[in-house]
Amino acid sequence: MGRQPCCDKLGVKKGPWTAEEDKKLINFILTNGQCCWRAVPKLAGLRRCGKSCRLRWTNYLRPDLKRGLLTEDEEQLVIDLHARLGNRWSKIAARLQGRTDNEIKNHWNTHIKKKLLKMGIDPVTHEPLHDNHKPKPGDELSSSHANHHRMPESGDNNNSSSSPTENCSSSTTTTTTTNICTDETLLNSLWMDDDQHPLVDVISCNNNNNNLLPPAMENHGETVPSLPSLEDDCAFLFDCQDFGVHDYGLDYCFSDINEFSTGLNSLEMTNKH
DNA sequence: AAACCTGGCAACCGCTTCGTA
DNA sequence: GTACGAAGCGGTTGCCAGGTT
Repeated sequence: MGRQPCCDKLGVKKGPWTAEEDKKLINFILTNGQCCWRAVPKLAGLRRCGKSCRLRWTNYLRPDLKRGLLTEDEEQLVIDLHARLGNRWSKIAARLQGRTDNEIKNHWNTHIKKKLLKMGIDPVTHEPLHDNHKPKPGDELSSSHANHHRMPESGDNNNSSSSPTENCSSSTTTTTTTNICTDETLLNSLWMDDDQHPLVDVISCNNNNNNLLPPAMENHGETVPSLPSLEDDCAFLFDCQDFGVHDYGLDYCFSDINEFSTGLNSLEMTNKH
């Protein structure tokens, strides 16, 4: 049965999102919540495919996203989870607060994979590499761009001359940090209304590693072992309370505002201890 | 200074899964 | 049980910034 295109290809814009488009999408989601993604572009006045809107929101605009490199702990957790789950990035992401599947997937391919190879561990099987996995010209670590993009799965390259800790992430930290600042500035402006009032205090939420959206808006409420405490999970509630959820259009997050208040009260009680 | 190379990330594509009529 | 549409997911690509020659 022929597959329907996800959207009308004609007149649908592709490529990088503009600040204007981001703003429209944010405003729409804040006002209406995440409903039928297919209808979002039309209703939000965007010439984008619904899929594209969903990706942009979940991977970039969501206020509960952490930014910047994964911490050592997060990286270790990703490795552990990958050993158990394989390339099921969404499942892995569900267990890391504020991280997206795309982000984890990219980080895996660009950092962790190489790190494991340098440590002599096959990133696919998580088993030690054999001797016949010696570096060859054109293999990943001698890498060309093309090789990087083809992502060889054979697990070549057991370069024991490098220490395990000597990895590529160090060289990128500075630029990434710079990008974060730029992104946060950009996002800060995006999360302002037309009168430059904050729609949501995104930056403080991120800096505190807190979440703004309730768990229900995140990863389908999967149970999350070995995760941040309830307090961490729900810290966004205090921010919402501080700024007033209604004021910022976040009341859509909660099916029952009384439930929200109750949750807040109980959290406050917990917090006082 | 310019050309080329490399690495990283945002975004797209297409397949799979889920929900519903 | 089946067909279909919508959303989710993972793989892949393209662009761009920074580094190197």
